[in-house]
Amino acid sequence: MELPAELTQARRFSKTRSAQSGALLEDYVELIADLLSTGGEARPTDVARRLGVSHATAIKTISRLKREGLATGLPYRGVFLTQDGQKLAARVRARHRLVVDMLLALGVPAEAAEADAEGIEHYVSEATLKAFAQFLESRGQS
Amino acid sequence: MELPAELTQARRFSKTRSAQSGALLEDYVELIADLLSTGGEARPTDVARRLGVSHATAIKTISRLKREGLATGLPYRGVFLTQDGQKLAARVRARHRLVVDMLLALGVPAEAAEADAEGIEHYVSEATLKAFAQFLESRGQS
DNA sequence: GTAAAAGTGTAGCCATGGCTACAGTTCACA
DNA sequence: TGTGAACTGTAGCCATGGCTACACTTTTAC
Repeated sequence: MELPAELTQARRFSKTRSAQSGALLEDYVELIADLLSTGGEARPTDVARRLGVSHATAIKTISRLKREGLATGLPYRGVFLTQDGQKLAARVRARHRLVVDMLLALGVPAEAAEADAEGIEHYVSEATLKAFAQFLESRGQS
Repeated sequence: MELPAELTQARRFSKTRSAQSGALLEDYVELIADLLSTGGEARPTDVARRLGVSHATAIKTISRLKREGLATGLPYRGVFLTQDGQKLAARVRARHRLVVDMLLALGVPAEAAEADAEGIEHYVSEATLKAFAQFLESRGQS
């Protein structure tokens, strides 16, 4: 019974590790969608300011988004999301909302709920999301 | 109202980012504590196998643990935890339990609860932990 | 219409956390 | 008791995600 437990634990950790790289892209896509919907445009510098990184870092990550088919845009002309990018943004936003609402429903103070959700959201599986949704619904807080 | 919101969001992201480096050390400390308490010793190879990384990676991270005063041990003689390491391990273990119990109480399947907790636990603030504990207590599942 | 400010992009550096390859040490058992 | 297997440790590579410095474009404001 030793080896199997060892393997499932290793697999869990590996999965958590790979979730980490996706987390960054998700944050960027979520933020770009937000900027586009509120201000109509998303400039690298805005992204950088909102994420608290240098503009160079933001630009580098945005090119990665473009490489991976999530964003588009011409030089000096702002960033936009592709279809895939928009779909991802919608999913990420819904998940974020759900996590925040869940924490609030449990009595977590608003500020902590927002902050914690930022980290938590990237590691929540479909099964857990569903459980969250059911819990909120049973409370009439959906 | 634009700049302040921008800053608090940036601060949130920065905080989440710095939590990330701590997460790895926490995983190592938690696992080493587990190995020590069940098998009496913690060897780098065991740690590597359980985490699903190469032994070289495990050894490198364990030296970092030693540098940061969380672990000790002589070459070829296994790894042990310092007082600080043990305190951290206890805290991490309690937090892990709480997160898993919380997910289970919400109806998340056991396997998903364990897997998600692995990622979530590192981003849960004290305020949220308290809310979790209160919720479990109110359900009599603590 | 041009000069200064603001924004964009590139280059090159650093630390972290993976890896493989190789060398050295310990231990079990024949 | 000596040797091969298993374990430990070191070196050096890679990718990611930060950063600063510098060059270039666009916008703004006179």
